Amino acid sequence: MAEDVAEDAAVGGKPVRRRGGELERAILDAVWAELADHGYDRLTMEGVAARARTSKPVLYRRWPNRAALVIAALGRNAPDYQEPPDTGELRADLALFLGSLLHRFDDLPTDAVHGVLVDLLRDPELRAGFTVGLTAVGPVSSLGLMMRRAADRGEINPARITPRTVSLPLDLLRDAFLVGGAVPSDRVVAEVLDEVVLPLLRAPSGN
Amino acid sequence: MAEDVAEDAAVGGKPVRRRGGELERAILDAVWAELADHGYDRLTMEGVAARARTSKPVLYRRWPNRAALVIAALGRNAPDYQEPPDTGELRADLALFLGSLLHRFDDLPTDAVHGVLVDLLRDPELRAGFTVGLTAVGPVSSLGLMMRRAADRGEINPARITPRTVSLPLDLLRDAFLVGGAVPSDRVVAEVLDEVVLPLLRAPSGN
DNA sequence: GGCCATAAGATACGGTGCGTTTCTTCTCTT
DNA sequence: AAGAGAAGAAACGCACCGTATCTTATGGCC
Repeated sequence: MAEDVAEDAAVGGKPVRRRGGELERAILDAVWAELADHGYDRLTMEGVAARARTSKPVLYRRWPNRAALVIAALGRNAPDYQEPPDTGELRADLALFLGSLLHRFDDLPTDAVHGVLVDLLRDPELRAGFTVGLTAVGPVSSLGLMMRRAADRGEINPARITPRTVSLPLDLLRDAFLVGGAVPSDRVVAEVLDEVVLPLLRAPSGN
Repeated sequence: MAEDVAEDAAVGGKPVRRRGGELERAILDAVWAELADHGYDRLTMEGVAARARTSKPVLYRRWPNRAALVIAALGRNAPDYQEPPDTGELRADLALFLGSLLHRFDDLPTDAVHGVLVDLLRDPELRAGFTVGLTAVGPVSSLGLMMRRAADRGEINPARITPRTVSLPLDLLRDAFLVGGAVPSDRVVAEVLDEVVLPLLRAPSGN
């Protein structure tokens, strides 16, 4: 909307020089705003610096490159770890969990999130960190928990719970996002659950 | 190895000016070689032009940008459409088919293929073309055929064959490739088949 | 067999954005 | 009050993109 937005300091005021945390917050806010305005591929270090009313060296003193900067911004604004729901029914648990996962970035333009994810994939290092983040304390562990509870209730076949099947919903939705270019709709989530994940988890062993 | 390779013309000879098909072939060969030497992200138009002993305008007269150029090179060297195997057993069919699909680019550095795919995903237009190419005459239709044959033989539950489950093997392997950064190993293929695809396809209805 | 449209080849350019360097100026600490 | 340390400003070199301009060779055509 506005061509140029004064973040907080009075425009005519003295050049108040921010430092440390305050400055860092302003920068990450600027990243977020640039992401929203121009999308990821057209986000430039220059643009971020300008919007945050600072300069490029300040950015490079903190983050080694564009990707790291954007990841920091995403991480800051991403909702905290989410307690996996426990409705007593696996399908509802999964639908709730995956739905809220996908709606996390609803207030950000699709292409921004898509661009960041794609760029994550480009860099081997970031790619690795990404996988670890997902599986260690991230969504994958929650999925495993929900499935194990369902198995305890007798809803699904415990033998079907393997690392691969645990991450399966996420794998499929991520793929759909990457290839489709848009956050998967609730319809897609339902399809993944009803046509793939749940039938598989319910399938008897030795088949 | 060699810093600079004379493609075919004698080095000391007259400046033989190639045209049309011959030139185009030389260029795509150069792309292939640059891909092998430097990988995708460090492939430059300048580099290709130099290696092909031509100039950038010649490239831009034929392809609008780097991605299109590389795609052309990949398409040229990619094996032709592959008849889906028919061994009489679904698992063998799928393993054969997916295996040869994944081994197509074995002679090319992993990161080159990965980079191209990632770049395909960045551009909405290329992304769309990619999906269409896969599903129309590509691997997905072959997968469907193999599954239908298996259903006819009574190997799997015909009701489990849906667009989503047909593309499932490909979706999972593509995701593994994108996230893992390397062409999925035969072990991964086997895991996908034995832990996900086949159990799902065999699962009885109304479960 | 000589003309000429066509495309190749060479070169240079403007543009963009990266990541860095240098230097000045402020502000917090002690 | 002094000085360390970071912010801020400006400019740089670099790489590469995609384009424009111009010359030169080639092959088709009459």
